[in-house]
Amino acid sequence: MSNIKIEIGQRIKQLRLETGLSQEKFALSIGMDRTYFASVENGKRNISIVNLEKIINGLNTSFSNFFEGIPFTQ
Amino acid sequence: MSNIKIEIGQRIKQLRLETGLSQEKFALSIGMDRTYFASVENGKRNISIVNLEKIINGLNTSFSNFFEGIPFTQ
DNA sequence: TTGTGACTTGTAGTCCGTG
DNA sequence: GCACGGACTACAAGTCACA
Repeated sequence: MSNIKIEIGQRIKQLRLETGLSQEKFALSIGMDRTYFASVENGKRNISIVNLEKIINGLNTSFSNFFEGIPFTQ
Repeated sequence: MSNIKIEIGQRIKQLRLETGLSQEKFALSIGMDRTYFASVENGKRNISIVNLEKIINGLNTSFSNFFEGIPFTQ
């Protein structure tokens, strides 16, 4: 049984790695706390839609594309 | 300039109307408070991903399809 | 049937550190 | 560079009376 928080965290990590940025540098670039961002990436947090939007924008992608990359959410 | 909370609320309403259910009946069917659901539909709440998942599941759709219906998020 | 203001409680989110 | 913890503050979750 899948967990949306973990799925989202993994997808974020996947896309962040593609940018070549560290958690810290990426978090800083979107004005987010590095420890909070790390806990989201590790599936520990129930993120709000406004903050998820911030991350998705920072990853230069769209909500559609972001979720298309998560098999479970199809 | 778009507002993700409002866009999401409108998309939820659009899909809920297709089910033919009232706010109250739909909210009840997914175990959510009627007034809370109403405030989400009206774009007043910064909903978390777990609650959004509950709604999306109740609407018998997927995250991908849900966001594909929001032009702004493409 | 739906919208909203007001409220309490739990947790999201911040900031300081550590190995 | 990352995972994790303690101690905070801000805000989402959840509920209600009333319109």
